[in-house]
Amino acid sequence: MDNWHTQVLSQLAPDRPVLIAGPTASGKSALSLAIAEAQGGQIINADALQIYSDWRILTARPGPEERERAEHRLYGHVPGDRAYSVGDWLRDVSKHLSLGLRPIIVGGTGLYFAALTEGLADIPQTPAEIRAEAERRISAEGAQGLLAELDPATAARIDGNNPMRVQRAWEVQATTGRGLAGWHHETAPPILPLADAHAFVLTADRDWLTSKIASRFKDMLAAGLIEEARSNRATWSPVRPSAKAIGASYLMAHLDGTLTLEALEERVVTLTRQYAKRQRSWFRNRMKAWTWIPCH
RNA sequence: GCCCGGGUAGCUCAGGGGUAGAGCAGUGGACUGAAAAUCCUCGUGUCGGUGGUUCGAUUCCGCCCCCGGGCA
Repeated sequence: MDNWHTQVLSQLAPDRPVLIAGPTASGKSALSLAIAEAQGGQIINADALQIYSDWRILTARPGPEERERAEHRLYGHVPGDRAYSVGDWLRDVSKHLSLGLRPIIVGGTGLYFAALTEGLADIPQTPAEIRAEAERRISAEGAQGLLAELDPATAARIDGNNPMRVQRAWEVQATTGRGLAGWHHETAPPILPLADAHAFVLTADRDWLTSKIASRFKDMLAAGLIEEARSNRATWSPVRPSAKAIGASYLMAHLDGTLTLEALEERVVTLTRQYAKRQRSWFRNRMKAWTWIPCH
């Protein structure tokens, strides 16, 4: 066990929920295992891609050895072709919270933690027809047309340059007849208020993390990443929800022979680094009240 | 040795007599149901070196150096 693990452990009340956020490759999983083994509890995933059943190696999901050392929840429990959202995750988490086993919630998806500790508006799901219409209109006229139809409060709240945001806001309005801003205004209290948990953000020196990311990719290759890609090839589609896993599309290009292994590696490491930067940006902005600890 | 093409931002390159600009990389930021997603911001670098022409050269000319390719 790393030395800093022991320091974290010594601060913990054994029955109190633990939240662990941190950039990719910062060693969150190892810490959660150390806590579970020392004090018990169930490890619950808060990563938007580790929930999918395919791409186990690529998403750095805990393997059989880790899963034997502690209870793991919400890892690989969703088929790769099924859409899954924060709302789905929150509902899944709440089931496990009610079980009573001390939760150790770990992951890199800031939005999930925000929903958990700050609440999520209870908005009905968008029907497929409405989503299809939104997509059709965006490809025909761009997002500007949809933006113009939003209520002023919502239009002021969202980023009009961001087609995804505009589409989401429009879809909510179209399906519920009510603006997204209104819904957000009535957000219910959180399932797990921050004050009720130990909340940690792992921080890493940038260069340290970069080399960690690079060496982890090598480990993935050694663990059979190419084989994993090969077995996912038959069901592969870029629009499949799990296809968002960083590197998945490049792995397919490599199998197609249009990308060398070297280029694949460079691409994946770069994309992962960029992802870590976005994570840092979220954490700095949204997790100011959390406890920040260096992970090395 | 000769001929041709290059040497411009970390990388790939565009430009062109009034000291320069894109893509990528990098940085900072936003983000309440696609979030490993999506979106926004930020570009001074001896324009290879050195002489010359010019009011003014990175841009034109000479010489030198380096990298490709070709011919010997």
